[in-house]
Amino acid sequence: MSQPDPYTVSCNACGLKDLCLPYSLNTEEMDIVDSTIKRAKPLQKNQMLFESGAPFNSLFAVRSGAVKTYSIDGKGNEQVVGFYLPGELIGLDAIENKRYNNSAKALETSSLCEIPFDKISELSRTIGNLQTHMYRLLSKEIREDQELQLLIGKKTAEERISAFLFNLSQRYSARQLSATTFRLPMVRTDIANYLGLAVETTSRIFTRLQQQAILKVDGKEVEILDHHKLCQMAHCET
Amino acid sequence: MSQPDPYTVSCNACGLKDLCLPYSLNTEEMDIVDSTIKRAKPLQKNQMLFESGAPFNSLFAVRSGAVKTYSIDGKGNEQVVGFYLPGELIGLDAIENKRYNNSAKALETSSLCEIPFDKISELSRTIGNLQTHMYRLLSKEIREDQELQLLIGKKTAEERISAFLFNLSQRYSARQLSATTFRLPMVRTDIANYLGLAVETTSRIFTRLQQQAILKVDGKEVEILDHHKLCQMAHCET
DNA sequence: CGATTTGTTGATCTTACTCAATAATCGTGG
DNA sequence: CCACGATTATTGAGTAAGATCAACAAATCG
Repeated sequence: MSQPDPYTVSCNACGLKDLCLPYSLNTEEMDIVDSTIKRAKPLQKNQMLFESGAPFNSLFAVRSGAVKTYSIDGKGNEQVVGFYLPGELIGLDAIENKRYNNSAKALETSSLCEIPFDKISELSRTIGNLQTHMYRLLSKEIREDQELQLLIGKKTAEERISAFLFNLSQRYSARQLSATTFRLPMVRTDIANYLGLAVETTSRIFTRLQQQAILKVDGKEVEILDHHKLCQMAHCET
Repeated sequence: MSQPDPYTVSCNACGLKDLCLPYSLNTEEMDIVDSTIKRAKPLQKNQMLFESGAPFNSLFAVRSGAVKTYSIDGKGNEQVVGFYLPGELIGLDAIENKRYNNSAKALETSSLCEIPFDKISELSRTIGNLQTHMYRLLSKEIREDQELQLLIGKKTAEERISAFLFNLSQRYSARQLSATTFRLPMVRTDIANYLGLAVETTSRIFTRLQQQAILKVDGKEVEILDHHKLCQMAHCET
């Protein structure tokens, strides 16, 4: 027993394990943090979690379901900024502003934990590991956002879709869910929007990836038939 | 005297003021932090600050000059990730990994402050304001990265260049430099790369913006003739 | 001063967008 | 459960924005 798997460490309250990264909080520390987290807040499909511009008080951890964040541009167009799956943390971009910069909406029935930022901030003064933990979470988000920048700025439509699916697969698998078979929680429009593509392009590429026997797609159900080829398509380094 | 201007607060050591955001550290706290910051490290043009994959120990604040960060993709292409001007902080994406994810290179003769992350992290346990400060800096980076994602994913070449120049203008002006006349520290190729465009497109748009009397460009010297129009071009909300 | 890098402009080509039509799926109420 | 309308997905045809290729000009550097 060297390092415990951070995702299988049990926890008393909702979503705490969701905040874990390797080498993180110990059980005692988790208990303390646990007590500050407000329990699961269930959201129906299409219900708002918060609206852009609203005062920021809490981060939210997804326990189940899925959430998208988006903003509305000058011309009234929706711009999808991110998708959040179980175990992921929403609202890290709002700490500086003290306002949410985007709106957040449930893509399906979802349950969430509300984590009052003041309290986490306060606690992280005494629990050094928690502070380290928060720094890492924020840093990770920055790294991932930068990776997405490159994806959107430099890659073809095919590479973007492939990388997107590959990324989803990894995120599900990190939470002990199937890496090969899953249900897309978002509609095609959202995927296209997120990746800077037209819906039609997205649809065509789904079709093409199926023809190449890389995927099997049935509506929102996706099965990755050839992980290796998908990865090649995405030109990911792994 | 309500709130002191965070950028004009004097400080003993290099670059500390560069880390400031509104409502930040007081003088005493700054002195403490100051003492942990390693003094200016001068870099010649094209000198590396760090290489991608190197162990992360320090953040760097730009005191003067300019730095770009970039990675090299599978095909050996450079991918520009960010530009850092005086007062900006490099390396926030490396905290989680404990390795730099990108390489950083001076675009011109630059001086930097090295800020050992361990020490800042340690100090931020006792100086609550410093912790808050760090959270904000990280959060701000996330917000800005997300804005860039939208810029690159959803906007035309013209909008991207306009927004880029507008953004540079704002960053210079925030540091008491001219918002209308400045020298681009990076070559066209870097701008194009950063914005997900071809150099030729970038060049053509610089020309177009000049024809429309929005800019005056002479090599790297830029003069913004019509801030308002530039902003319209960028379709920025302000 | 010549060599190399960087910047500009033109012509052509390609990827992905737009528009349009149709099909499938979802959601709601009977 | 089915029928209905509304939303979402797919496919095709034509177009446009921006990439690529190529040539040359200007700036930078040793």
